[in-house]
Amino acid sequence: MKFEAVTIKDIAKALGLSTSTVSRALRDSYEISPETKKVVLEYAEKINYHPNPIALSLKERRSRSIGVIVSEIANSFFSQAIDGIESIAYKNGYNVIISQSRESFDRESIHLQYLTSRSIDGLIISVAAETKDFSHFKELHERGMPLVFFDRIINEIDTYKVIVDNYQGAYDATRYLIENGFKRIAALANNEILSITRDRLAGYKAALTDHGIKTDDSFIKYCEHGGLRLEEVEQAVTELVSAETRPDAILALGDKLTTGSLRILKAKKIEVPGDIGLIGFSNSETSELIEPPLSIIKQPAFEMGEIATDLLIQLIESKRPVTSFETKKLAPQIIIRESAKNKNKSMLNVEF
Amino acid sequence: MKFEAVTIKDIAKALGLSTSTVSRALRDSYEISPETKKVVLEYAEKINYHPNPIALSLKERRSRSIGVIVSEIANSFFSQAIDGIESIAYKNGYNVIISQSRESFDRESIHLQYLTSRSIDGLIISVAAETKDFSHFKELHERGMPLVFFDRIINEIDTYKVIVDNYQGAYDATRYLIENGFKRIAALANNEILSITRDRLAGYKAALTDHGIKTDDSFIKYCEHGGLRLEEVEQAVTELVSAETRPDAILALGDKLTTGSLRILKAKKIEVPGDIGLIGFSNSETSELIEPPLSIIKQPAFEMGEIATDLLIQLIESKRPVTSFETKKLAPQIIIRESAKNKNKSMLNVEF
DNA sequence: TTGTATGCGTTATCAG
DNA sequence: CTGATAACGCATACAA
Repeated sequence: MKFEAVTIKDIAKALGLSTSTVSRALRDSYEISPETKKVVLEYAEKINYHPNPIALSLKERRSRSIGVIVSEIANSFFSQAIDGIESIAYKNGYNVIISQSRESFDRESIHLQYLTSRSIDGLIISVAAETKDFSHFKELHERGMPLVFFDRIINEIDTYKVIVDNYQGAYDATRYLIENGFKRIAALANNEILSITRDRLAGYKAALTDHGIKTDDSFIKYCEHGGLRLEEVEQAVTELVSAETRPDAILALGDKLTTGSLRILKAKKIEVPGDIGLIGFSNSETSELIEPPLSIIKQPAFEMGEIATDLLIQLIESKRPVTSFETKKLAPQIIIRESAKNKNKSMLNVEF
Repeated sequence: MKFEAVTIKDIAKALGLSTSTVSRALRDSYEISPETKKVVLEYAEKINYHPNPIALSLKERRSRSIGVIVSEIANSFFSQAIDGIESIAYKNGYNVIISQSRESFDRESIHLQYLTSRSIDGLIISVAAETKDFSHFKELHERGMPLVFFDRIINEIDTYKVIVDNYQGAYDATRYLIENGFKRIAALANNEILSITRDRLAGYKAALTDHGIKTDDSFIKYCEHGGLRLEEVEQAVTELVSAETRPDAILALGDKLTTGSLRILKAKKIEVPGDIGLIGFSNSETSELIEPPLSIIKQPAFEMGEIATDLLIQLIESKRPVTSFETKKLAPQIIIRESAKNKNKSMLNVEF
């Protein structure tokens, strides 16, 4: 048996009414007699009628769906963000359609094209690491598609953006390392084009400079694919630890980079923080449980998702004037944990 | 400016053709002259024409979307599964619409109702912890909606199911504890109704029995909401450790239960595995990095997602006879790690 | 108060 | 080879 659904026509036929009467009765229109309404409503209930959302979409030229493109769902930061997105979407009667770019420009473009060929009302996106050409986003934006960027944003496009204060997060993390006696601090970053890379590196450099430490470009390593491939991280970490002047600490500027370098260091039997200090961005559920106490920069991913969705829906339903786009900048949470050497395992949450 | 898309009509008007001609030219129909085709195709390309998927859905009575309902996206097991789902869906030209039940029966029902009122072609689902009444699934199934269960399945419904060998996983984990000298092994489980709970507890009990240990029902604690709320886990763990005959090890039969009890034990300053042994299901990205080495039962979530989607799409496109539904049972990966006490931190992956 | 006709974008059927 | 028209399910302007 095929999945056959009951339509307004079936009700009309069964009740000897016209489709328009049924339609109006169902929508509780004032111009329908109470009796007719009652009959229709009861029958509809009985045969379990539900309007066809696709027909509605076609008619109303809206799908009540929002698209989401992230690099990878199975990344705690993104899955937490999607959690927030789905929450708000659900409250507002929207569906969420998920796509993964896997950091690839091509996949991103394809998804973008498909989603926006009218099956979604708006789009929430975190740009892929490989993406260096933003023209497809620009064009989409110019064609009037409601768009909200989060995490990895494109500054040149004038719409809402939701990020954490990446500069400050990296600054504070670097300062923390310096204050704990580390001096030769290396940075592991994503693709240079990404907004998050630029902001985080700026914070890192500023902290070094403010503490009288010269920045050394050989201490900055980039991972083109955002650490999606462990080999990338392995190569970067290997280069760092086998350099003539080896860094005494690493600042990992991305989730995958943090867990990646932790894995690599472990494999190389390099102790953290005994042999090398490590602090990094991470939203993994269990990263706080990792010993030796790993200090981490955690993003309020869920809230970012919520805010982005809220803004997007306002944009879609044009509740807001489209003149004053802001960039919502949230505070990252820096979770500093005493090193194992101190035997003090208490956790100290420093929020600013 | 509103997001106005170009339709087949626009092309027809611009080129002085009929919509049907344009439609056929675009679909490369044999009955259209090469010249007309060329003109249409070029113009379509030029003005960036893309067919409206919603109109197509209405016409073809299919949306090329599959629905997914899980308890929580921000749970590594599910996000990894969704990763797999999205991969296969993408390859087959399907969209993925995500919903979260948050372990609630009501939310699950609402999502189910909405999704299946014809905006999806099929559904992949992991049942909510609170769900004890399966009639809505049964009805849906009877109405012919292609359905694939994964992880938390409903045995009474005859369709494809994708799970790991939960019995064996729990059996092996329990045996591992026994072989390491633990004798009073408690189990922390989800809702008793869930298939995974029943299978895992059966494996746990069988292992105890096979090793001459009597099962003790006071050693089995249930968390109605699947550990979604930490208080639940806290209460269960507290009851266990403050009992007269305290267990010397805990087997956590769910992701949230594993990380939850780890957190609680840490907060209570109960050392693992010094004071109490712990092994549990976990798919968290970083759970392998947790010290003291946490032994875990890991599910091949990504593959489960892939397989479920593959089966669902076959079902949707009726490539398979609907007579021989199987339950795909994959092997969980038991990751045994030597305890910190042994100072041997090498990892030993035991697959069966 | 109810019914008829039209359109949303597309494809299929039937004429020409 | 091409065009006109109906249909998918629904809402609505217009008639009655």
